[in-house]
Amino acid sequence: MLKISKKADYALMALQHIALVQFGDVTPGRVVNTKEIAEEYNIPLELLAKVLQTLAKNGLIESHNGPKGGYLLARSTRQITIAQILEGIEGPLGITDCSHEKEGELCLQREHCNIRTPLLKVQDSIYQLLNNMTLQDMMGGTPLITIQSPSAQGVAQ
Amino acid sequence: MLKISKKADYALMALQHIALVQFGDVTPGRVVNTKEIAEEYNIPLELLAKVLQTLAKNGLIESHNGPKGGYLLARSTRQITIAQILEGIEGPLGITDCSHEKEGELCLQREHCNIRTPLLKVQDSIYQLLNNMTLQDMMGGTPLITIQSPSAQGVAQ
DNA sequence: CTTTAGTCCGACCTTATTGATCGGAGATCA
DNA sequence: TGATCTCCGATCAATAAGGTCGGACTAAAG
Ligand code: FES
Ligand code: FES
Repeated sequence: MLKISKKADYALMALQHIALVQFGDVTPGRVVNTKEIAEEYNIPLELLAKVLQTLAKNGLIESHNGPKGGYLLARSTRQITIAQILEGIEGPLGITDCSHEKEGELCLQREHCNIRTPLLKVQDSIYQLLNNMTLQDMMGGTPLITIQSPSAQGVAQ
Repeated sequence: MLKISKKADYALMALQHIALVQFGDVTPGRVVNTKEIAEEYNIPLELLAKVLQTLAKNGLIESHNGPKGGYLLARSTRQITIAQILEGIEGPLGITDCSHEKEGELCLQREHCNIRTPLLKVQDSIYQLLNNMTLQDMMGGTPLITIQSPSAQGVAQ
């Protein structure tokens, strides 16, 4: 449950790889093309291409056309959060089916729904978690995260 | 993204309803049948039945057969966590596709995967969040949850 | 200026998952 | 004994995800 899609997975891998090349010691500033990433991580080329296009459209990376073209990060690794990446690929975070109800369509359960409010709080917590973690963190900076829940009881920690 | 299924939604609603009846002031201890819940919340009867069956199989509720039958909570509302409910319906929490890799099948990306470790930490955080929240909490006790992330920056620590 | 390798982009198909349904077996109470 | 209710497996339909294809465009090299 609560699985993120493979596309999102690929996006995370690709971004980290680009960051690694771009800010690494070996060839800093080099553009990275789709093929390179696809082969390195065994990702279907065409699919990865589409993922990268989406990321570019969302302003997370810059695309450079033509031969010797490829992608570059649009911002520093500290300014790209996991939430931004995931939302760019999979759309806005919505833990329940009716988190983002559009005008007109109303959840059948809404009238007597007793779980909407608490679930939205859970959703918000998860969002904070993802939005407080940057690409930089994921690359080995300080990937340590803890949670405190005042509503916890019965579960001794 | 990160959506939980409707079945899980229904499960949460149903459990809260049962708890409300069972521990409420009006008719404490009364068993609740599927039809009652389905009508109250506009849930397809057959589907809800299956959800409740699954919950019963997982030991979260007790089923009473025959006429005047129905369901009762197996434990107190403080001893049932959201994680238990969700996992009972949707299977174990797995944020990535390869979180629970079985023997033999190996993720193609595993070899050079650079995101596995940090993602598992995220997953663990979410699990804690869900496992620290009980049915009691969701029913209006103290639905307040906060998160602290030491890896956060730009956000006051 | 022309060629050419490469990216860009949208449409398309296929498969997996979820949501929902059906029909009968077994249990309980009047 | 008969009516009512839960239990359980199998099954179908809708939706979303994973993956593919072909053409348009762009920039570097000759
Ligand atoms: S499930 Fe839609 S409002 Fe609660
Ligand atoms: S995606 Fe499978 S190990 Fe990282």
